[in-house]
Amino acid sequence: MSPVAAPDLTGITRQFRALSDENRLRIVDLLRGGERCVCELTDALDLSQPLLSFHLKTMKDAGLVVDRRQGRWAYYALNPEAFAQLEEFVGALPSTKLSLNVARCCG
Amino acid sequence: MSPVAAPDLTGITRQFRALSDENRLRIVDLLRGGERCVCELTDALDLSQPLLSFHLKTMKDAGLVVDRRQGRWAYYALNPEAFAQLEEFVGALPSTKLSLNVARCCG
DNA sequence: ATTATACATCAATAGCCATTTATGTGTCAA
DNA sequence: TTGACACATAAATGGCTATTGATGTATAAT
Repeated sequence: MSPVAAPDLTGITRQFRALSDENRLRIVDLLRGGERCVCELTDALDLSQPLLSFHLKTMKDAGLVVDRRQGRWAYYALNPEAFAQLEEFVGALPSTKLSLNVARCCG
Repeated sequence: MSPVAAPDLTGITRQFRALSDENRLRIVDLLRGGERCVCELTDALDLSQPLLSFHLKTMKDAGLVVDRRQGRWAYYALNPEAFAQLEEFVGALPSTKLSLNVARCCG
């Protein structure tokens, strides 16, 4: 039985890294309701504009969000596929009741 | 409607950070089958012993794993509660079909 | 054309993190 | 008690990362 996420550990690593910052988790929470304009995020998060732009780029590079330009505004939204992949990774745990949970080495 | 994970963004940030390393993701994969001795992990992962110990400590400090000492061996296992919390965070996404997914600012 | 707006990018810096090498601590065997 | 074993910790280092301030770019309004 092969590990669940073996095929793309590198990509998942980058996605977890993109989530390893409290400001970016707050961005995720704001985007749960759907697509948001950067100006909305600027108002909601007390971040400087360049810093917010940096965090959004970080999340975009990791594939966590997608962006859309319209006029002079930019809209960001969560990428459901990425989150589904992460959900699969963190969700694939054994039942704690199974006997194979007890190590049998070094006995 | 408040954000899903607002109550503990700091803890979740630390857990995601602990997962933002490929070596540690491989450790998670190895622990999916249940508790493992450090010596087993040493054999399976091509890491030096101090480096593996560092990664295990990082995950333990984040609450992702628990450890148990027996004689001169140490056993590590995933902490299901932590992973359940992370699963809730990455899983709480809106359906992409809902109309509220379209930003209505800056229109 | 000029100016303001919305956002991205650049340059610089300070702090953190992964890795290595060396050393320490506790446990078991002889 | 001496030595080997399993694991943790300390110290040092190089690379990455978050943040700031300044500048660039495209769009829209006047």
